Amino acid sequence: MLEEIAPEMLTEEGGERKRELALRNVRGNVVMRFAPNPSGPLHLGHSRAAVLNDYFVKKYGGKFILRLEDTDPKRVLPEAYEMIEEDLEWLNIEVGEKVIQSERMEIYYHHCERLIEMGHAYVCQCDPEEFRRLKNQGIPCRCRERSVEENLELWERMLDNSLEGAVVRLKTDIKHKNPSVRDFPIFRMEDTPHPRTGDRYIVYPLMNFSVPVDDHLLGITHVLRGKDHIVNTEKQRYIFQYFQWEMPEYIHYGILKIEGTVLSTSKMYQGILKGEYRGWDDPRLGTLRALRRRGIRPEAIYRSMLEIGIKPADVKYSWENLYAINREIVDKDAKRFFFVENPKRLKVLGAEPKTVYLRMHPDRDLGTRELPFEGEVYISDDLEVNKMYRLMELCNIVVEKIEGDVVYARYHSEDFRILRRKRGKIIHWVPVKDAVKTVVVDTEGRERPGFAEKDFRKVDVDEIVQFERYGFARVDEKRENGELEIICYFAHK
RNA sequence: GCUCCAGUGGUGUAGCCCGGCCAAUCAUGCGGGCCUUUCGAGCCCGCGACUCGGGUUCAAAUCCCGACUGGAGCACCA
Repeated sequence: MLEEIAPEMLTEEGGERKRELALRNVRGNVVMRFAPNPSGPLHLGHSRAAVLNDYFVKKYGGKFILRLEDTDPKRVLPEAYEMIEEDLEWLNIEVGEKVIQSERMEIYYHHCERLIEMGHAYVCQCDPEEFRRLKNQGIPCRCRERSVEENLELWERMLDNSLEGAVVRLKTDIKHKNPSVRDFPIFRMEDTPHPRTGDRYIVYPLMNFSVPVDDHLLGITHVLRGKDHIVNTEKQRYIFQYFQWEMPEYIHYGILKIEGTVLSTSKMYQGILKGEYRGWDDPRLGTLRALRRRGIRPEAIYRSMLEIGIKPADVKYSWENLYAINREIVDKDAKRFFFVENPKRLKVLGAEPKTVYLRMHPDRDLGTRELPFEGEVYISDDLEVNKMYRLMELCNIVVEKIEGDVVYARYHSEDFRILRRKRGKIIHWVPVKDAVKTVVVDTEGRERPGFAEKDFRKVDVDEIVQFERYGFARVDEKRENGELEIICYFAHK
């Protein structure tokens, strides 16, 4: 692995040490491909390959090819083609060329014929179980002995659909130490209609055939793939050898896991079908659209993936790392608002009405907001009787009594230093009058209802805000049916 | 079970190929302090790691062997 990449180079730039990911064997421009199976939208796991490909293409100059690998009609979700392109665009990845494998069937057929003609492939009609039994003992099946002419004839019959359950196998090494490499299949018959080509084809290439053929034909120079493909690379090497093609650099990175999150398209899809998740952008999922909805910026994902890099060891990534990067990106533009969850009413006795004006951002000029105080506010903290608190930016109060969901307090003083001396807590608050009904959907998909201050109604959908002392959230929807209700998705603290 | 890959603080990452400059980098996290009327940002201080055991060597995180641990693959999926 390490001979294929130079994952780290220390360069002196402006006196600063700078780490840089690098590829080996770069001669001029690079051509790289991102090759997902269109069975769903992109998730964090995909973003690693996508980002790294994009990074190297931009670093060295070259082309990013999006190749949709849809040669298994059973594993194609029609909407996924478009979702994948949207996701890449959101990540700010420029697709230089798009290739859809189901449109290239004739190319695969042609190359298969050539292999048969060269005597490197044969049609096998053995029962799969029977073949496996022989293969595991390193014994070739009878089909392997067939002549080129016979094989070509049987191949034609496969294409005509007048043969049942036949496959084309590549002649490799029937005693190869890895049994799965021994005469592995390269074409199979499948009568499930394809979402794009319908029933036009019945014979489909397997990835270990279509991948090397396309990698060569598209002029790919470097391939980044998960290490679950190591054996496939070994298999595909035979194809390159038989055609006498130069092999691109194949680089295998470790498996990415992120704590507590399923990164499996099929599992997510099952959960959606079962109604467990509300869709591909359910906040519990690791899809890019779920993260987008929660206010995770694409730059944060990009930087995360670059930080993780391409080392062959597995990675158990922590959300905290991603959140920290996102917080840094989002903080400077996030307007501040007060939001109280599980609201309680607080009646302040003896206080004069007063309007306070607060900044939308503590360090930058993003405008001001006003909170008119008239004696009654919502709060979310559990207060204790006889203790002093400060309504942030307003005044100090002392709690007198608590009756159910209503707290009664008395005005104490103005100066926050008094509060400091008494070691009281500062709490945030929302005037009851004109409070905006707000729901924050947390990362577990739970709805947390509450109220936000009145100026929150001015936010735009898609804005990322910070609810002070609560966390960052993205404004998802403004519902207006009689009363305004704003739905937000929680990002992180 | 077999084949292959990998193991640096809680997490990610640098260093490993070309042994000494590594009593190990940076970030995040955590603890404390300053600042701030946010549990955000900023600043300061601190905590915390070379899986283990052998070997080679004057010298090993770096090379070799073994163990252990983790992962991947062992499909007519990608």
